[in-house]
Amino acid sequence: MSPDASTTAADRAYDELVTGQQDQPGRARGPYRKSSERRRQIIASAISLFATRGVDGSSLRTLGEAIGVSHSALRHYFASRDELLVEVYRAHEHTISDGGAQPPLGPVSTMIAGARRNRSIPGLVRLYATLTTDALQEQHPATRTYVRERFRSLRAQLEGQIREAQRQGTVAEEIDAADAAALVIAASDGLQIQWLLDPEEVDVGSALSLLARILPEQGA
Amino acid sequence: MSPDASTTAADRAYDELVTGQQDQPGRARGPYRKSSERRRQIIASAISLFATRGVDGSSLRTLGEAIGVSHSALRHYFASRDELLVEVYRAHEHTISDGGAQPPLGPVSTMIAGARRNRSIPGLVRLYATLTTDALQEQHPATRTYVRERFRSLRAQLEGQIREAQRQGTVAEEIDAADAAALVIAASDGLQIQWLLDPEEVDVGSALSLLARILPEQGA
DNA sequence: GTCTATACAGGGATAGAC
DNA sequence: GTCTATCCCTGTATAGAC
Repeated sequence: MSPDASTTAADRAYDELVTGQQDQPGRARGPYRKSSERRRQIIASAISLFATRGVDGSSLRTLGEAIGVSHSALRHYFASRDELLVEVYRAHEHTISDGGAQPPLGPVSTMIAGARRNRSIPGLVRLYATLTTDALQEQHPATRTYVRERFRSLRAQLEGQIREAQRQGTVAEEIDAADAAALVIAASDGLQIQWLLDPEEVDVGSALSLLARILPEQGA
Repeated sequence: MSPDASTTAADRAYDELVTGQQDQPGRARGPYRKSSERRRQIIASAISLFATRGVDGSSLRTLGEAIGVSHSALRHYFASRDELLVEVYRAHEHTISDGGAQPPLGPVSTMIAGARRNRSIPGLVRLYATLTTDALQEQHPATRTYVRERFRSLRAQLEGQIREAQRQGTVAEEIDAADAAALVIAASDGLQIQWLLDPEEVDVGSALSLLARILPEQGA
């Protein structure tokens, strides 16, 4: 799982995808979006139900029953179960990024900090991993769009940080910033999967810190 | 996806898991395993069906129909659909490792070579990614065991190569070989997922080669 | 716009024929 | 040991009530 970057590009792309309309100024207020209130209620109920029964054990019918509606009603607000899961993940993500200002760390430190936070919420890490591979299947075009845009915006963000470090002479110039950005994200995601499968054998932070040999940071 | 290592440890662990008995000498021959012949037939049919309809579009009922049996019959040989998918993946894997002797490359070159081969078989890469996240869910204990053992044996293999390189002075001694092994695998897996989602934007080989700055190889 | 009813195909589980 | 029949619970799709 990746850190709590403000994935604005992915947010916008996804909102447009879901609502079918761009968030243009001019109709920015008003009831242009269908019952985002009800959506929030459902998401909140889903989160609390996932917390007790787990994501796997929570079907749309179970969730609908808990709320008092049929499972079809849920699909009126979320085109698919995956879409609901994406929203649950985004809700958690925003909770994190709302929790205080982020110190301007380097790329590697940022990912290590994110991974450390994730150690206390393995369920969310699993959820993120599930969404990522769901995005690979052709059956989930919406999930695919969201995840791809999320990766793109994360990569762009890290790439910018790396280029800045290169300007300051901290990182070698020969390194391709785009490659390095993709590498750091991939390492973080992949290590957390190995950690979920084998917590005793894999130390995400320790392994990630090896990347500081490629991307040195002043703090390190 | 990881390279075509001879994952003997994972193989053994999985065989024991599936058959419920260890492959001890003394009853190594004989018909101790139920109809491995029929299993092979089913796997072969599954592969050819996946090749045409795709994995997603191939249900157990469809596959059973193609063979001429009910879907329940398939579950007599495979405890779950995932188990069948694991076998399909293993079949492909063995095909690769049978295809000629592997030159003794370093860890990074090995992963790059594997990733390059995978570019021509994105379906298999997707399958591998799916199995990996399925392994994270509690519902798939058999998949979990197989994937975990596979990671363990891959890590052990790379760790050995890295330690050897440290003995030869190619790799810095301060580097933890276990961390480095997990890192290389994670980077390879994670990059291939990003590549599947965004082939134009992500270059797996190029990004992976950055790791040679941590783990230098004579050939590089 | 909000929601129910209903049908369908999927994986999984069980009972039982042979 | 091999396999069919059948049932359950999913997510998904559609029709239609209000």
